[in-house]
Parts: sequence; structure tokens; C-alpha cells
Amino acid sequence: MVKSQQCEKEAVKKGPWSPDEDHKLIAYIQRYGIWNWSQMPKPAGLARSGKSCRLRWVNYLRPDIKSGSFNKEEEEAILKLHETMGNRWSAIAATLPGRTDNEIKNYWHTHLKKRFKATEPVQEAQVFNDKKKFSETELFLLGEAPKASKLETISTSSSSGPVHGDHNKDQIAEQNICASETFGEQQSLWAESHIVQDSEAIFKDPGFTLSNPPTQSWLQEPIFPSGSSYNDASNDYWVNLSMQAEIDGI
DNA sequence: AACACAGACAACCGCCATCCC
DNA sequence: GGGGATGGCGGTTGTCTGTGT
Repeated sequence: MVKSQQCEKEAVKKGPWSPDEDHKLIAYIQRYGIWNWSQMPKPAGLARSGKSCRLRWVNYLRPDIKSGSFNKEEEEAILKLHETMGNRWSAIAATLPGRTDNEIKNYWHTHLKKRFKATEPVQEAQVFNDKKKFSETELFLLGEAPKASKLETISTSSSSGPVHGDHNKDQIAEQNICASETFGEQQSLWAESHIVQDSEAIFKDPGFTLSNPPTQSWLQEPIFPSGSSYNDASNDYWVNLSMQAEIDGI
């Protein structure tokens, strides 16, 4: 395992993700699911660290992402939750379906921090920043989702605009995002309807090999509401993403 | 038109908790 | 029980974009 980390350090690409990389990651996850972040990049044809892939997926590529700016209700919720929970962004994100901790954190620092400071000069961080002070019950009452099991039961608390910020961002906007506590029952169609729409080329790549049979955790437990218009919208998202990649000359 | 600056946001880093052998 | 691997989280930094001069 040390070996894999060492290998990871060799020629690991950093910086902004290209549409091609996004496409590869999406196609790979569509096809094989999330089985091991640290070992996925290679078979997926990506020169990225597992962490980077995970972050990209969780924060931007997942289809269950609410795009667009925060509305008033969300703003208020963030302010209120921050007041009680401090900088526990993941916990806050868990209560805002379709938003990620990173997005909330950024939004806080760029928009809400000043406002908070103006209204609540003292409270911040004094009481709640120490997460260990919360009991399970307190966390539950605060609405924090139970921690996902290790094998990537994808929580739906994610994220904002996919793929380089702009393109396709609207494709999945304004969708009815499921709440984290119910996502288990909402899954199904996504996996079927989205598997390998445009990933053939990627998997024909000579460098592509599948080193381990995937557990297909999220394919087995699809993460999207089957009964909503969501599937069509996210379907479009993948299609458009593929098209965009082609347009970009990939 | 060119440059400087500030704001917004994407991505990385380091630490910690949990899992697995 | 111990140690390594992995994933998740929060803080921070880097880059991009818009605006003003």
C-alpha cells in the first residue's frame, strides 16, 4: 500500500481539472462505481491523486448537485447552523441538500462572514468549534446525517456547479435533490440509465485496465431519486458533458 | 487598451478518525 | 493490539474573473 502512495506521487497532476479529466472520471465511476479512490485514477486514465479525484467528484461532478447561488433560506440556514455548530462545514452541508461543505465554506468566507461578524461578534467558535463536544443525540437533533459507511455510500450533501464552473452548470440546476437521510430509497434509475453513455472510447484506451473488480457500491445503491425528473436532467448532463469534451477537441 | 486590485471559487494540504490486515 | 491504508474534514492557498482607474 505504501507502494501505491509512492506511485501516486510520481507525476501526479495538479491544478484545475480539464473537461477531459472530468469526463474520464465520470465515465469510470458510471461504469465501475467508486471502489477505492486511491487506486481508481490509474485505471480511469487519470494522472491525479485519489484525493483529488474524490474531491472533484464529491464537490463538482456528482449529479446530485445543486447549482446556482445560495437563496435566502439557505443563507439563513447557514448562518443559524454556523451559530450552533461553528465551522463544521460537513455537518452544515448535510442539512442543505445539494450543497457541499466546500461550497458552504467558500460562501461563508466570501459572503456571510462579515455579516456574521456584524451581528454575532462573540459567539463564533467559542462553544461549538470543538466537535467532540457534541453527543450523537445532539448531532442528530441538529440534523446532521449519520456518517456514511466507508465504501462510499454517496451522501447527497454535495455540491455546486460541475465541470469547470460554467459549462453544463445549468443542466442539473434546480432539481429536486433528495435529502441525505432518505437517499437510500431514492436510488435506482440513475445507474441503469446513465451507465456508459459515452465512455466507450475511454475504456478502449490502451492504458486502461481494470485492476480490481469493483464493488459497484453506488451502482448497487444508486443515489438518485428514480421517480423524479432528475434522471432526465442528469442524463442530459452527462450527454452534454461528453459533447463538451468533444467540442474541446478531446 | 492596459494595468492593478479585489472578490469569488476551485483545489490542495495536513491532520485525524476509521478500517482492515 | 499495532501499524499501515484510506477516506473525510477544515484551513489555506492559488487561480480566475470582473471592475475600476
